[in-house]
Amino acid sequence: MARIAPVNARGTRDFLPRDLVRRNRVFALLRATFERYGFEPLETPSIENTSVLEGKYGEEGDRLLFRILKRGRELESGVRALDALSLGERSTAAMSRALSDEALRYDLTVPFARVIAAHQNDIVLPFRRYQMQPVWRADKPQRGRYREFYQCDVDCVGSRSMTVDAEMVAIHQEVFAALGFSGVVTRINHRGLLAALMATCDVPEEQYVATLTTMDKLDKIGLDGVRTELSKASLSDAAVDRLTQAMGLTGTPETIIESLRPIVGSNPMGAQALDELAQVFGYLADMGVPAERLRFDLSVVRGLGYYTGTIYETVLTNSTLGSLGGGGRYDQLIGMFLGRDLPCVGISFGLERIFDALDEQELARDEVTTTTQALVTLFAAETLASSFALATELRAAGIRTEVYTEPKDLRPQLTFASKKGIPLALILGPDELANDTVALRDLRAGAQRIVPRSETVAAVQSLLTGES
RNA sequence: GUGACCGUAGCUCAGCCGGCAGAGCGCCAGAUUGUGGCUCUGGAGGUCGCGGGUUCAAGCCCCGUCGGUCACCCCA
Repeated sequence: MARIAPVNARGTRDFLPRDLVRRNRVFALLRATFERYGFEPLETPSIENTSVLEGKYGEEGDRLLFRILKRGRELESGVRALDALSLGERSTAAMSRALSDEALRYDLTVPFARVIAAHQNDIVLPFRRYQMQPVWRADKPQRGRYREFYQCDVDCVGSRSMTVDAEMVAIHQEVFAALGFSGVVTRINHRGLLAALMATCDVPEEQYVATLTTMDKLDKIGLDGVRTELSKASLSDAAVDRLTQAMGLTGTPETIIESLRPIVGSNPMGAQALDELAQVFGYLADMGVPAERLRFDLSVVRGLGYYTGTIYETVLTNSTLGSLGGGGRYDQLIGMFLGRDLPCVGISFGLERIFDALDEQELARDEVTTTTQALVTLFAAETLASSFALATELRAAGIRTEVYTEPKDLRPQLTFASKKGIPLALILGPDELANDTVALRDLRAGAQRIVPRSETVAAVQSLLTGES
């Protein structure tokens, strides 16, 4: 029989136990933090109707949707409808629509918006939720970019108050500190401020996107690079001067905000953005977030999607990995499902990049690679019952215990424990049984001692203290 | 979507001008019949991604194809 190549679908990964032990630890830390702030869990289906997803992520996003093929009679009629089209009418989009009416979710924000609109009567506003689930994108895989990956979103719907915006940044900071990162800085900006800056610098509307994209490159190409690139675009010298002058402002957020007032303060949107930013920085100070962890940064742009207000991006200053997460305020997305706008603010955690960063910063080194804490050895058929009894006692005490599968020499049993990373082995043979003892071996330290059978559980517990 | 590079043992890779398929790690066994890791000794393991072409001869050259990596775009 021909062997089937055991390869993953492109851009997907298997998570072996040693990977998952680590991932679950991070997931648990995130959940605990979110719930400590009063955010509640939410899950939505993997599959959505394409009408929910299409048009929300731009043309690129529509192209990257994983579409589910229609089945049976629906597929047949879809094919017939396609046959009826002329060759010129058979665009990729038209074919996709004819043959598919469902797709895998592309992110967590749009399904969240659908849920808010669908369950208005069951949701108390302001509503805080968190969501950690995989999403799918038919992208070309790259380092740190997969076609199936987990997203982790934290959002609050129903409040315009900047206290919520500040809370989002505080949660970001708290999670990254708890994970052990140092040098974590959240860069904060405002979409309204950017729009006002464009307007007051006389940037033509068709140049907004290109100008913002250039500004976004500040940390890559520097202020001079931005100036050069802006000059090449069809912007007036005065516009380039004012933009780079604004971007070059340094100092505390408060002083930068005051320096910007003369530039954009005459624009109502700009004035409001500056007020909101001042509030966010003020609340963050009240919440006890250290000022050196925060930066007002005009070069934060965050894609060009649905953000309408504050935007944030959290980075590791001592790494080239880039952003570990980000978010912002988006007040118009839910309106697409609800018919009226509801204010929203949210952040996401770039989980896959966080795991890369944990590796890079070597913050996950000596972690255990198995959930099992103790192996009970099996000596012979006659001692089997004693081994089972010991394991039952250990499990009753909450110790994650496995019994070796069959009586065998001690060597393979210890090799097994060592390879798996099980920290403790309990050896129970005729000698121990005769003396009513257990040989308790700590494989991490290479130490072994004989303990009385009655004190075994306590001895194991004391060797395991400090572990979770 | 655009461009560059790479596919050789389970993994990471070497293989010169075309001339017998290699190393390290891992794996298995023994040294060690009640003790993992360290050390030593030995062993197993290959359709050189796949298909075609050139040649007396192809891992190496040519064409195609599939897969992977990286950069750009976009994004998490």
